[in-house]
Amino acid sequence: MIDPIPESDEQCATVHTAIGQASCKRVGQVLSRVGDKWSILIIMFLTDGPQRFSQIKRSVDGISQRMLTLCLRGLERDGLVKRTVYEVVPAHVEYELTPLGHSLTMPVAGLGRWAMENLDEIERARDHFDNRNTLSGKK
Amino acid sequence: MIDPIPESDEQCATVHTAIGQASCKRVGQVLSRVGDKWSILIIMFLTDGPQRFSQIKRSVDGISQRMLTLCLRGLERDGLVKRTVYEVVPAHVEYELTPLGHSLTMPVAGLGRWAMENLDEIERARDHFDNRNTLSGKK
DNA sequence: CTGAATCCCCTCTGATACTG
DNA sequence: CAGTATCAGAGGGGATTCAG
Repeated sequence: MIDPIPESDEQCATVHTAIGQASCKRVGQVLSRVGDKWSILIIMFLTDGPQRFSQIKRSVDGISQRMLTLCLRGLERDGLVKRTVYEVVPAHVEYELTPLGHSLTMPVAGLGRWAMENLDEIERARDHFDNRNTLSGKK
Repeated sequence: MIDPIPESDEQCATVHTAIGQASCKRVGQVLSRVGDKWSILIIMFLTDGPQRFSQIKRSVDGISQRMLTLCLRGLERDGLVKRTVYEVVPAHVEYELTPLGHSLTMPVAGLGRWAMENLDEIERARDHFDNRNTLSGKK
């Protein structure tokens, strides 16, 4: 998962705001990781400390073991999570955030705060938008 | 696009870190919006001020008019973008960020900064991970 | 307990063509 | 110029099954 996105950065040159400059396609890669259905949830749970596979599975309600495996692999690949295998009879694997992974929780928390603060307004906007459309006769 | 995610918030109770509390499923909705392939790019370009449909299309390299329409609709629905139609012969439509939309650029910029600062480390981690796997004989 | 492998559905996304 | 409609391909993601 999380494919290459091997595109040019030409459009960076067309943007002239500070944050625009800082964005472009590269940031898209990070946002894909952060924006996917489970990664953030997993990272959040791992801030509590190392967790076993099944613990995470139980914590993140609704995730399938397939997706959990895939997400953890992706996170591990990006160096955000460290995987430790204990060679014992009933397999035992622990996952924990790397320093890089921990550093990500800061900006993400900022986004989380924004989300919490503005969720109501967003939902009101959605209701308003949806009502307007259904009333205007769209099937 | 951007579906309901009508799930319970039970798991919130199982988390005990501050940022963990603030997250959970709700934040997932925002992250889905932020994390999708084009929304952020569009928002970034709109920080420069109101833009016409075709301007955005030209700026965001590679986006299809279909996706642009869909994304703008989604952003409008969430109250992040305002759509203004000028009733003239060659249709003229402008899009601009709402105050809510502008406020989102702050936390997003934080994430963008993190991405820029850590992209090298992430790519190194990926190379390392990929090499390790190909060498260990995986087909 | 972990997690790889398969099957399958369904959404996202792009290409193309068509209206106002 | 702005937007919709349709079709087809790619990929995300769940359920289930098998293996170490």
